[in-house]
Amino acid sequence: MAITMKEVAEEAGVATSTVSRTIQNRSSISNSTKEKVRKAMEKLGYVPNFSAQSLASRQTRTIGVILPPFSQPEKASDPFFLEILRASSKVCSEREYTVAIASGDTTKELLESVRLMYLRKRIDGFLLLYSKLGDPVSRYLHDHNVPYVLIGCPVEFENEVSYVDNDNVLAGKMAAHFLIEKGHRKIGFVGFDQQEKVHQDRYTGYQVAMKQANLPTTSFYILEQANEYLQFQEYLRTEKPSALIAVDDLFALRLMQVVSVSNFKIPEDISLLSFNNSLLATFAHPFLTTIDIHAMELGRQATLQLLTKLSGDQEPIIKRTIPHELIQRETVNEHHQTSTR
Amino acid sequence: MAITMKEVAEEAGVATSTVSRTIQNRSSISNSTKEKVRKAMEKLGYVPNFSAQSLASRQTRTIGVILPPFSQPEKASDPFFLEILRASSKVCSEREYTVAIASGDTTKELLESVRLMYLRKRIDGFLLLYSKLGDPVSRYLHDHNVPYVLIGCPVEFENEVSYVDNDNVLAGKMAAHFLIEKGHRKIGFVGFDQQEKVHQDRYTGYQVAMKQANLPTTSFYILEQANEYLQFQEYLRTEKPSALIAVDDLFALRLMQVVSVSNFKIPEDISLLSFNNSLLATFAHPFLTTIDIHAMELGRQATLQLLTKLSGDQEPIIKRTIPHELIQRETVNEHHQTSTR
DNA sequence: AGCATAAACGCAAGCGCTTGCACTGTCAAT
DNA sequence: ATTGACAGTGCAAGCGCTTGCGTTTATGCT
Repeated sequence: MAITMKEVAEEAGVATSTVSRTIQNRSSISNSTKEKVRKAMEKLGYVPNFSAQSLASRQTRTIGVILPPFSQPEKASDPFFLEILRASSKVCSEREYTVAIASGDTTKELLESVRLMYLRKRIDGFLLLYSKLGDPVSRYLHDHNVPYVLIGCPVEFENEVSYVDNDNVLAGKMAAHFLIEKGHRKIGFVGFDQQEKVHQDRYTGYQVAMKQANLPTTSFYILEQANEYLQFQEYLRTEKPSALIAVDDLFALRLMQVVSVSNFKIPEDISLLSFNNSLLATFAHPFLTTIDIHAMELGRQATLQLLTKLSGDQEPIIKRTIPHELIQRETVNEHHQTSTR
Repeated sequence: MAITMKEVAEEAGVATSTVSRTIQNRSSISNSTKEKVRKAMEKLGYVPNFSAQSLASRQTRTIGVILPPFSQPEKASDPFFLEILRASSKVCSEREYTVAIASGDTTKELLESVRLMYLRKRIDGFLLLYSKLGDPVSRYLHDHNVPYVLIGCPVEFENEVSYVDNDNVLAGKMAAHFLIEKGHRKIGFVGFDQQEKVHQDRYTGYQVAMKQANLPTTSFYILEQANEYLQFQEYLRTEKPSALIAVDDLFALRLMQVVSVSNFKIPEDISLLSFNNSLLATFAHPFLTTIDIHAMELGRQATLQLLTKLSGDQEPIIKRTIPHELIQRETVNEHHQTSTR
């Protein structure tokens, strides 16, 4: 069997309580004793037993990361989630925490899984990676006062949730601004899900910027089915936008293909700007110019926030905004006006 | 405080041991008593405390999923991992297990994280999602007899590891076969990492099939840097292959773009076949014809295998092969020969 | 020298569950 | 009726750690 605290205590000639307090580095143990105990631990190769610790201390040092229900598979393919997961996991292991994952095919399954994890005391708190109106999971967390922080923008209980997010409106604005500065006038915004807050926000920002620049055409397209593709191609042909803003990188990849098929070249004919700077951005050809939302940082901050929340000493609600940053690569060109102005 | 077993026992008028055995559904408890106990649990809303269970039973009912170290970021963007994670998580929650994630930026960090999880008895066993020659993590697992199963093809301790994988050689063969049947003669294979076992295997299969069909040109290209792109475009122009096999979907997306830029149309000029059928496949335009490797099933089977291994009663080593399946979508056309035959 | 005070540590009672073993009652076989 | 065999429960000793409180020893003050 593995080494226990008792054996360490004997080896060091102290009581188990002293060993325990040494591990927790309490000030009530003198440095000399701590040293003695640490030597003994070292010598015996002692590693504290996690279950025993949680049982006695009533905390699990484990957080649950809640992935969006699989019913929206497009989301599931987004590298975004893995990045968050990794960032969170990193912060956790630095602080001797563990991350467990909560996922489910349906909202119902997910809720059940979250509920059980919490009730069985497997988990101290959650990181919620999505936010949807009327979502029973966030409702549960909220109603039962489960500690959690949201990554993304809350659509319910806005004033009672801790969250970290980007300023997507600002990002959308920045995107449009950038293209306008580059000389573009006909700029289209392309997304695929009007329900999504992120899409809405980025679109709003885009609108604002266009309006400020007093730019005539504002366009908004959604692609999902075949006929929407055709409409979009039609738009490309008739309106001849010189630049496109795609709502995220993954979607931009698709868009690039559609544009190519319509015999336009990126960036020569059409510039393309997207969001996220996911790992896919340099996987595209040409490389995507994109607005980095610092997913890692989102994950990091959210996790930190959750951990301090769990440690007790903290103000109830914190809202944090992670800055974004434009990464210039290959898909945006200067546009030299022909007709306008 | 939460309800404990003791209270349930009182409510049901039995001893706590009886409650415990009821939960475990042991045959030594009569059905009538079980019923009584279950009613009491129901009434009080009892949920067993996980830490206490693990402490007493010496098992955590938690498995760790080991993600590849982040030093290979291309891998990290592959939706493959999330799919596995979800599949595993699903199996786990059905069996009241939990999945924790182990990841790290470097191999060293990863190893440390895995080691601690195991030593602190936070975890019963692992699912390893990558396999690399000389990898210290798999060496650790192996040397310390940690229960684990690998998803993918082992490159070390081949005969001492349980794993589940596809038959990638066969899949490669199938890919080539399919294209040959469709009338293609000039078929190129395109991958991006010769070190990867998966790439090698699929390539081998492709070679075999081509050789069998007595087909002249066998081509193999790698793209990573700009000049390799150019070489590839050169290849397209001079050799004019009628079909391409891409080593996976993500890579196929990139390829599609390169092909478009070279003014070839998919599938009219060049057919494209890839592997994985990841969620990206229908995110491409046109939709990818691809060989489904049933990632979910890989995750499922691997997890099941791990769980039975953990439950004790089982033969030491199991190797399982998950079948693949060709999914026809839009990127492969019939090829009508012009010169040959 | 005498006493309050604080610093450093040990005692022991849990935390909520599992499980080997002992115990009771029932019933068929002798 | 006596015994043996079992099915069905309860007892109580842990599992390995934390922590409130009590005890000891060193320190400061008058």
